[in-house]
Amino acid sequence: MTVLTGGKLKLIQAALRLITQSRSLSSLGLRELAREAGLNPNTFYRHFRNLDEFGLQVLGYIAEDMKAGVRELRRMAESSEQASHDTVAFVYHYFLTNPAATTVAVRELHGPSALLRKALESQLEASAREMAEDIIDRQLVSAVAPETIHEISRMTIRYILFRSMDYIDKPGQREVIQQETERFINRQFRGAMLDDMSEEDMATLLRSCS
Amino acid sequence: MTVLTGGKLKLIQAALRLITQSRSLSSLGLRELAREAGLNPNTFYRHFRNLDEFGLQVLGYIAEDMKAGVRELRRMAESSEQASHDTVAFVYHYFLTNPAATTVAVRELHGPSALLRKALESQLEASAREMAEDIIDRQLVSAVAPETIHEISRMTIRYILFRSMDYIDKPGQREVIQQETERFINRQFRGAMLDDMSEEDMATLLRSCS
DNA sequence: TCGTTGTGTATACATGTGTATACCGCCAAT
DNA sequence: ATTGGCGGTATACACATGTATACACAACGA
Repeated sequence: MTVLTGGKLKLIQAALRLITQSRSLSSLGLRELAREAGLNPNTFYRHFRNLDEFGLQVLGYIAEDMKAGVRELRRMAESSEQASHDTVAFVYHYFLTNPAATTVAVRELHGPSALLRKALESQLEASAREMAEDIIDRQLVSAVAPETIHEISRMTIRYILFRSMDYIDKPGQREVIQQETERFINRQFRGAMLDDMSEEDMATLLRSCS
Repeated sequence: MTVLTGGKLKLIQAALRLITQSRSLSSLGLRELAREAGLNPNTFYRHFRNLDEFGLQVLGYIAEDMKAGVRELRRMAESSEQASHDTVAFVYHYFLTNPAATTVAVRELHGPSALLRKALESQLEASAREMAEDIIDRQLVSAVAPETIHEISRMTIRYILFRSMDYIDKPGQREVIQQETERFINRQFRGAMLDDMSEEDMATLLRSCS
């Protein structure tokens, strides 16, 4: 009956398929996986010790994809305003073409498994650091302290990740989500430029502007 | 064997207990619930048609709690700066004392059940609207357009909700999380005040500030 | 007083689950 | 040419799950 090989890959892809059809990684069953992959239940044990290990490997598989995406992303952005626009567009486009990976990331980031949560968090942390360093290196917002840039990067990464769920399954709102995201980022950085202003300073500033 | 009554409540509370011990609402089993509640599995059917209906009722139960919290919250805040500080402190404190409700909200907001997602989203939307109208009524940030205030409120509600998970189970970071949240809000609103400024305006503004 | 209704229980069944043991063919290295 | 491991399968077992049917008892209105 042996037709093709690569059972391990088949199982992982089966998981991604099931997850997009609204399931959660940690709730997948061994037999369910095998069924979806068209394999015998016990084949699972040839590749993974148990379901926890499987979850981690799926996460690893996804992390590879994401890292590739982030690396591509680094080859963009010129002016500050344009940078945020193009970057946001690119990121959402990426999420759109990797719905399974996106879904599992969002689900498990706050999911029941502490192991997966931790793994995902450090993955996000790494992405945020990369983003922040990129911004600093290119001096896109030189008026903001590096530590602050890191902080905002962390917030932004999370914000985009969550919004990407809506972006994926609400096609009618994609335009709006993208614009909101851009506003989010711009406000965050511009607000940060005024971090050490007092209330009164703000008031006088506003008066002078209008 | 009949000792006490209130089986329905017992089941719901059992669910909340299980969820805090790192499970997800949609992954709870009927027998598991009954076991935790100290009841016979079939008692479940006396109160709920199936697990989906159960999930919705749990959500309703939680929503009551949350609404009460929000209403209390409306009785606070004077000056803009103080308002954000006290409000943030209050909200996190609330989440801390209702960890089960918080956890289920975060988990299911991006969880596998479309039904629960929708229910939670409209719940959050309502809270965000309330927050925005409060800000507008009290003229806390009169320099920002109402529509923008609504937008920022939505973002903030979500931001706080997600951070509350870390707030709950990382006691050492509570101080930091609270401060970051305040910065988030302030930057968002202050950034919004500069929404219609061009890049060049920003540059000249910064020069005049320093 | 009887019947009804609401709440909880006991038993039972089909199905699904994780896992153990054993078997089989393929490929590569000795 | 034989051997051994690797990837895949088949069968089996103990247990958990959702659900159906039937029973028990208490409260209550007629």
